[in-house]
Amino acid sequence: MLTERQQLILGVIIDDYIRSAEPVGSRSISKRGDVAFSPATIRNEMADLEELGFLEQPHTSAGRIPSIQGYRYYVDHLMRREAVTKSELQAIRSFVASRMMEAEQAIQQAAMIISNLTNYTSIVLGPDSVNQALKQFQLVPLGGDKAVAIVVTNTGHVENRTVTIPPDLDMDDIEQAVRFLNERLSGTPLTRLKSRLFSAAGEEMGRYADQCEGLLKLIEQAVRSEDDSRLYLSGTARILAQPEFKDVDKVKTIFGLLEETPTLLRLFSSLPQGLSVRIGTENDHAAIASCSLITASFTIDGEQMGTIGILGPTRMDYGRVVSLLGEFGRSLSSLRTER
Amino acid sequence: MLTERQQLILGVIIDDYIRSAEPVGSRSISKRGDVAFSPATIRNEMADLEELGFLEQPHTSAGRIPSIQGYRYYVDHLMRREAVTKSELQAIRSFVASRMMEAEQAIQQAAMIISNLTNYTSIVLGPDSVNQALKQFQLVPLGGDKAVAIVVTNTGHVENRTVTIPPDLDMDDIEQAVRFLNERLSGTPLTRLKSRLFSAAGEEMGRYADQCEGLLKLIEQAVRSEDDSRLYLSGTARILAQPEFKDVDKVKTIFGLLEETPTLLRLFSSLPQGLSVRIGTENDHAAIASCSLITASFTIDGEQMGTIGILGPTRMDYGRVVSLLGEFGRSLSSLRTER
DNA sequence: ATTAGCACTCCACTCTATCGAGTGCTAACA
DNA sequence: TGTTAGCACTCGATAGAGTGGAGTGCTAAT
Repeated sequence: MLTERQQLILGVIIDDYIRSAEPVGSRSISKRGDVAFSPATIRNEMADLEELGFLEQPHTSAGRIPSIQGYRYYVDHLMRREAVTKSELQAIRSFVASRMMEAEQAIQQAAMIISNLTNYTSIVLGPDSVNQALKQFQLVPLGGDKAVAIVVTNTGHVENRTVTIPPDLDMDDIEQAVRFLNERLSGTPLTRLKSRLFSAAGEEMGRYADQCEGLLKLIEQAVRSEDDSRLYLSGTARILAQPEFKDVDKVKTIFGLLEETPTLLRLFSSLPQGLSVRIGTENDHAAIASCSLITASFTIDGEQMGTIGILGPTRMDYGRVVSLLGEFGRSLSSLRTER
Repeated sequence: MLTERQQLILGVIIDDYIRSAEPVGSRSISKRGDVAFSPATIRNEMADLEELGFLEQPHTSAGRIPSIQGYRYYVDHLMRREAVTKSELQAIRSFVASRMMEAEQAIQQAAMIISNLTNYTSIVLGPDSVNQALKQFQLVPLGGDKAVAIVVTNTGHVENRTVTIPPDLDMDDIEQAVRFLNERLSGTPLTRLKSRLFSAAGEEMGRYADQCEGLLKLIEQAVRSEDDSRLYLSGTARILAQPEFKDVDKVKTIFGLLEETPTLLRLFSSLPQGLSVRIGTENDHAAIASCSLITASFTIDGEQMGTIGILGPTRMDYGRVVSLLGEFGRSLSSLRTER
């Protein structure tokens, strides 16, 4: 357990480091108004905090920087959620009020605004397909043997894919089959779609067997692409403004990760609901071992609407980002309930 | 006009510089088998080429590097289109053969593969909306006052947007109006949609006036978002592998540009049809003054299907990229005509 | 328990010297 | 006359030495 004074000093060091990105020395702390101890006393405490694993020393005669464990303690116990400033609040409010937006768009926009306000990169994950159900399936012929298969889910998510219609399928039959499928399968969770499709098709095998066989493949194709398109990045260039990423090699690995959609999805899927702060190596991925990922998943009326992730250096302004995410959560849900 | 020997030397210098990213000296050229002149002779020629504006000297005692004008001459006259290697050809062929894909997807995939093969960033621009016509418009109710407006174009492009249905509209009426609009407006170019919509609605003003008023707005909304979603990037991280972008500041401006969708669209819109090579400052944008942009727009059966742009340093492997783009053009059109 | 004092450490920076690749020029050569 | 060898010169890149300063750890005094 840390003493009161240790907590104070640890907090001050981390606050300072977050601001300056420079190792913090005992003298500069002592000079501040809020810590009324001499540098020597602070040095002693710092040595203790280092031994306990909360601080690190880049080299013998440098100041201290927080360790992962230090940040963790800070986030869990010390962090003050910075008050959202008026101008920030205004940016948020005006965005919410600006126009009708549906969940997914709103969350993308929100991520962009937070990225703007904080100078960190944001990653948006759309609603989880597990929780989505088929609302409607449509097939729009394009002429020739091509058609667009469109899948609409109950959350308003739309997936589409151009497909080739097997030449042995008659257009009228297909239309009928589409109608049949919509009647039977509307409301089916996407994950169960495939199995349900088979059983429903089985029932009327006599008439629709052929078409359903083909259609099934089309639907499958349309739904399959779903995973990739749930991800949106914004403000990726901002990460370059951080002094810790002056080195191109570091940046390269991070950008490499940001392009690997499947890896990102995996990373996000391991996150808990609600607010989560993953610091440095707490993220199970080497490329962002020097980054922190703050995520917040938003649910409106019980339905999961998406997750916003903010990616920055471990030295990121946790209090600020957490406050902003909280404010957005409030704004978004008020947006919904007031209608 | 350049002499034969000057052309030879210029070509060799550029080839060498593209490979090594280091200023090329007279001695190293002389050592190569294909230039049988002494360093002194080559130095004389190099001095001439510099005076003519084809070469530059970073500083007095360094070798020469190509100028923009030098690259331009190289691309226009000297460049050998590198033969596409077997493994590359295989990558292309297997991609084309792998499965049915529609134009837009195919072009995205192609861009990704070229980005992989060349280590440059690729930018894909989907088909121009000017050339697209409305195929079908649909409105899928989601429950509550929400619905998804879906616009399908004749090229198979799908745009969708969640919209709020004004409470004074009856669902049945809307359905009827949608049907009416589809009958009347199918085939209308997107650019004319708005005016045509008005005139068509006017005809039956008596019955549909109210709904059309509302629907008009919905369609407009759905189509308006169109521009942004035509752009796809891939391999953005690869640009970091180039030695000329070791400096984070340079990278920052480029990445900033890549995030500015409108600017990119403007950049692309000023390009001619077919193959285009823009070298350095030939691009009208300061952020990529040290980059070259090679673009190729693909038309299949007379319809514009999209544009692939490859962004790399001015010292990029023009021959290779041009060959690959050419090969893709062939593969893509064979894909279409053989059906 | 806290603090002042002091020797010590080590990075960051500057300055200097050196090395070498490459040039331009001149004179010799075919 | 075009080509080449030779040579002095330039200038960036690199390494090493020196210096300043921020910060520490320890000890002794308060």
